[in-house]
Order: sequence, then C-alpha cells, then structure tokens
Amino acid sequence: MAVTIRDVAKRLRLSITTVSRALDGYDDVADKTRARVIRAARDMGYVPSRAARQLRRQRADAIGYIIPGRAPYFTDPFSSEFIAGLGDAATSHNLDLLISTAPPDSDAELYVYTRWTQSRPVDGIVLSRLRLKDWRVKYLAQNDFPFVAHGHTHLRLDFPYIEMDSRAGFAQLVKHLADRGHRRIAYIGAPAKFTLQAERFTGYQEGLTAAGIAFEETLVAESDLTRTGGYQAAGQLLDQARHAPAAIICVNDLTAIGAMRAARERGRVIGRDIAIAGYDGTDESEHTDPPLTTLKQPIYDTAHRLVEMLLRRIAGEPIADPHVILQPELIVRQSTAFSV
Amino acid sequence: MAVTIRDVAKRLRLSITTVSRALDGYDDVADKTRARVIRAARDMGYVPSRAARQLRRQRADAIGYIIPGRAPYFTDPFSSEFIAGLGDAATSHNLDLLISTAPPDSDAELYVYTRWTQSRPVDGIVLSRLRLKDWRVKYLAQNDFPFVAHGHTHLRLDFPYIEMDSRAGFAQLVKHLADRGHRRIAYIGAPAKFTLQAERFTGYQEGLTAAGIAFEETLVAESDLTRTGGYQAAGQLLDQARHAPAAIICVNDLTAIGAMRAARERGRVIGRDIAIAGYDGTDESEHTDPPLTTLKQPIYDTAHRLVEMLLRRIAGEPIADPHVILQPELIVRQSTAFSV
DNA sequence: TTGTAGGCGTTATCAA
DNA sequence: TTGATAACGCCTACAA
Repeated sequence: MAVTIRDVAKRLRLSITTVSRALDGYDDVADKTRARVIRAARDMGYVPSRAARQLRRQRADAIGYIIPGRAPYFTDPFSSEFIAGLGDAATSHNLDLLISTAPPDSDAELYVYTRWTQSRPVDGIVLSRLRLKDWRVKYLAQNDFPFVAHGHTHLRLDFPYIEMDSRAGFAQLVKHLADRGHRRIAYIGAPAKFTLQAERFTGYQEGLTAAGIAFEETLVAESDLTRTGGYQAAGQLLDQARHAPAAIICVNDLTAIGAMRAARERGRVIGRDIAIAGYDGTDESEHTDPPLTTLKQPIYDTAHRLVEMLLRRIAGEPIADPHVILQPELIVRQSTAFSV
Repeated sequence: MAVTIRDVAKRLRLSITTVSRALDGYDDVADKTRARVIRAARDMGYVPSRAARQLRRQRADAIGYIIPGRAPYFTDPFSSEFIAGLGDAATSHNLDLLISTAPPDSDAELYVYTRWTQSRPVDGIVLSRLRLKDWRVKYLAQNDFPFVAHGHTHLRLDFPYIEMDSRAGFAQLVKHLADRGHRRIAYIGAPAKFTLQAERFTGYQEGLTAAGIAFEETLVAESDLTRTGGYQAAGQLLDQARHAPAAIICVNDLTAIGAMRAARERGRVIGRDIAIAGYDGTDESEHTDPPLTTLKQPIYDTAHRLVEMLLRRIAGEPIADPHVILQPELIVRQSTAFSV
C-alpha cells in the first residue's frame, strides 16, 4: 500500500489535519511545521490519494473527451492533434484527461455520456464534431454539466464554443478557383447531420453564387470524412461522362487526399487537368503530390483554448468571450495553383 | 448533486447494502428485490460514484497511456491508432483511459509517471516507443507497478510486451529491393536511443549482408520519425552528388512520405527512378503518389491486446504468452514495384 | 434474504 | 497554531 497522510502525521507526531493543511498551503500553519511536513512528505514519497481527494472535494480534477467515431475514423489527424492539445493543456493545469470512444448517435455514446455525467470521473467535457441537433448538447445542458464545444449546433441553447468560420472559408475557396477560371467546381461533403457539413456546404453554395456560377446537383457527393470515402466519392464524380468536374473542393483534407488518388488513377494530372482542395491544414496536406491547397484551422491551439474555457465554466467563472469565431487561413498550394 | 446509492435505497425502503448487492449481481438477493432495485436505479439514473468506489475498492478501474512526444508534433498516425485501440479496449472492459503527454526523457515525463504511480489514478500503464535503456521500465518494475509495453528494451528486466519483428521485416524489405536489382539502398532512421531504431537498422544491415551488398555509411541518415524530418534527411541523401541512393528505406511511413516529397522535388519519379519504402502500414501509405510499399503492423489490434495483457497483470493472473512477437506484413506497392 | 456498522484517505468544520 | 471529528459514497464482514 502506498504511504498515506496518516503515516506522515504519525511519523511527525502531528495530526493529519495539520499535515493536510501544511501541504495545501493554508496560512494558519507555523512555518517551521510546514517545512517539517513538506520534507517528511517528500522523503516518504507521499502523494495524496486521488480517489479520496475526489470523494471528499467532490471534484475529479479531470476533463473528458470522447472521440466521435468508429475505429477507422480514429486515425483522423484532426482527432490526434485535438487530443494532443487537450492533453497538453490538461497537463499544464494539473488535470487528468479521460478519453473514450463512441460512434456518433450510438448506444455506446449514450452510455458513456451518461456514465460520465453521473459517475463523475470528470468535471467537464469537451465536445467536437457537433451535429445540428446534437443530443449531447441537449443532455449536458439539461443536466447542467459543464462542457465546451468545437463548433455549434442549431439548437436554441447557449454554451461556450470555439468555431471556425468555415462557411466563409469555403466561399473564399470557391472564389479562389473561380478567379482562376474554373466553373465546374464539385463538392464532396460529409453526412448532413454534422454542423461542419451544413456550414461548409453553404459556404460552397454562397461562393458559387458570388462567382455567378449555377449550382449543379450532379457536382455534389456525400462522403464520410475519410480518405477511402473521398476516393470513392471522387471516383463517382469523375466517372460521370458528361459532367466530370474540373475542380473538387473537399470537406476535409482526408477526403481530398482520397480524391487526389482517384483523379490520378484516372490519368488526371492534379494541378493541371484538375484542381483539388481540402480543409484542416493537416501536416499531411503539405506532403502530398502535389501539395494540397487547404483551409488551415489551428486545431492544437483551439483544443488548448477550449480547455481554458472549460475550466472557467467548471469554476463557475464568467467567460470573457464564450463564442469565439476564427477565420481559417487559405493556403494555396500547387493542387489548385493554375489557371484554365 | 448526482443521485447516490442512498437515494435509491431510501426510495425503495431498502438498506444500501441490499441495493449495492443487487446491483453487483450477488446471488443472495431475492429475484424480485433485484428486479425492483435495477428498475429504480435505471429510472433514477443512478451510477455509482467513481471516486467512492475507487477509494473503497482500492483500485481505479482505469489505465493510463502517456503519449511520447512533444507538442504539437505527436500527431503521429501511430499514436492515434494506438489510442483508438486502447480506448476501445478500455471501454469494452468498462475502464477509463487516462491520457497525458510528455516528451521522452523530460522532466514532465518523470513527473507524470511519478504522479501516476503514487497517486494511483490508474491501475496500470501502457508503454510505447521504448528506449534501449528505458528509465520508465526500470522505474515501474522497481515500484512493482503493473505495466505492459509495445516493444522491448535492452535492460535485464522481465515484463509483458508485444513487439513486431521489425528486424526481420527490414531484412525482408532489403531483400525485396535487392531482388529487383537495387544496390544503393539507403536507410533513414530515428535517434539511436529508441529500440525501434536499433531493431530496424540491424534488420537493414542484415538484409544488406544477406544480399551481398556492402554497408555504406553515407547511405544512412538519422531523422525524427516525422514527415518533415524525412523530407530533410532524404534531401541530404539525394543531394550527395556521387552517392545518391537508388532506393530509400525509411524507419516509418511518415519519414517515407517526407522522403517521397524530397525525391519528387528533385525530379525523381518514385517507382521508376527511385524506390522508397516505409514501415507501419498506416492508412496514409495507401493514398500516396505512388502508393507506398510498407511493412504493416497491426497497431489497433496490438493496443487492444496489450490492454488484455495489462488487465491480467493487474489482476495478478499469469499471462499465457507474455512476450508476443509478431511478423510485420510486407505490402509491396508501386513505390518499389519496378526492377532496375 | 436483508440490515448494521466500519472504514477506504481526504478535507472541512469547529473547538481547544 | 493545532487537533478531534464528521462526512464524502461505496463495499463488505458480520449479525439478524
């Protein structure tokens, strides 16, 4: 068994109260006593029991994140960078980060959220990849459980979030392509229930309108945010004999990377015969052939910042700016850097 | 405040003992009582408090993993797939997964491991990316703290692990290239302190010997397991006027992807002028241009299996096969599929 | 089959 | 400035 506060107290012939207070930095402890306590604690390798502390103080000093996806999804660079940001932020605030996994709108997802809010292994939760009518948001808000999110919903509920103005981003991307003479600009999106899809697709449409290009149903495909999904969707778009697109905008970089492969396999030279662009600005986009034009979002920093917001939320402190909207940065690379 | 066992008991006019036992499936509870308890618990949304349970049972029902890397560079697909496997396995065993981040051999790393072993928020730890003389292994073994690892060390300590026979894998890869007529086969590795580097580099050398090719110092470069690192290292190798390699074997896929870019930028056509291969078999390798030859390791499944081993370790049960060695699978794709 | 009671290791209240 | 004591919510010997 590990050494407990009682052991330290016994050795010093002090009460556990005093030891506890000395260690927690209360100022009603004699300096000399505190010094003795601190030394002894270090010598004996005493660290307070997490569980006991949690039970007594009724908080976990931990935050949680549930990776929204099924096994293949996880290898999404977005998730890993996001987790990295959460992990670092948590560590720097002396918090634990709890991770679980659950496919969106599955029983498993319901179960984890229920367990976490009831059993309270975490003080707050970070949400990502929101859905337009996200039951998680409803549920957490109803139960008054602290949470922050990456993105928003279409529910009439107020909560702190950070989101990218991907709508403007996609409009900008369309303009970029239209400026280079493209007219047949396709879009490969995600399932409609995701907020990100609603936003990006709307941005795409607005971009077309602004450029005076008519929207065409046949130039739109739905995919699942993965490379393979992008590969398949792009394949179908490209195989439409009369309607093959001259440019493809993808809902994220992974989709774009799949699309590039589909185009290559059909003998199209990307950055010459066809333009392809993505969204996220992942590391991978810089190393594709040719390098991929993308809208970069600061995933790591956003995660970091979300943790700060969540902590204020947990502490019940007001959040200066509870609805942060950031502009993605258009990074033009060779995959679209040509005119027709 | 969340609903406690006491609330459930009160509502049913039972003792908390009975409620506890009914819920935990003890067989000395009347079926009718159990049914009532279970219904009431569900209706009231009762979930046992994690902290109380931990304190009482003296275990955390959680396992921990510390991502070995520096922010924000650990968006390594290996890590994310590994975490996905750990997360899924943990969930399926009703465990929490704690994640932290710390650069190898940093103060932060020491601190996290100390805290986790003393404060016991986790019952066991999963280690990855081992070092030849890994202080973590020494530390955990000394403190008799349950752990399992992906890979081994050169320390004289016994612990359960799963590892890939990447040495044989790399030898096989060299043979594959030699069989196609390549002689000037370069190797881009990782820092020498990592076990994976020792293994893979040895495999490379053994492969050369077997193929009757002389080892050349100038064909070896050290990198940092990232795309950018691979890009730079490959650039240097390729710019050696008299010694430019005709094939490059990389310590992992990320490095290979960077190397591909470096080769392309120098006008080399991969899969015709030069062969490039990686290791890991990440999703990304399938979508590069051209698709990347690689040695595939089952990251997700390995993580899953490691959790099972760890659980036995924690329970003090014997592990049937504590030293699992798996063969990576050579996947030949276009990046090397040509003869000279 | 069900209930009583003690204690896991802390922190917080109150008294000395 | 320090100490005794009562929880926090749960599990489990033991008693009924």
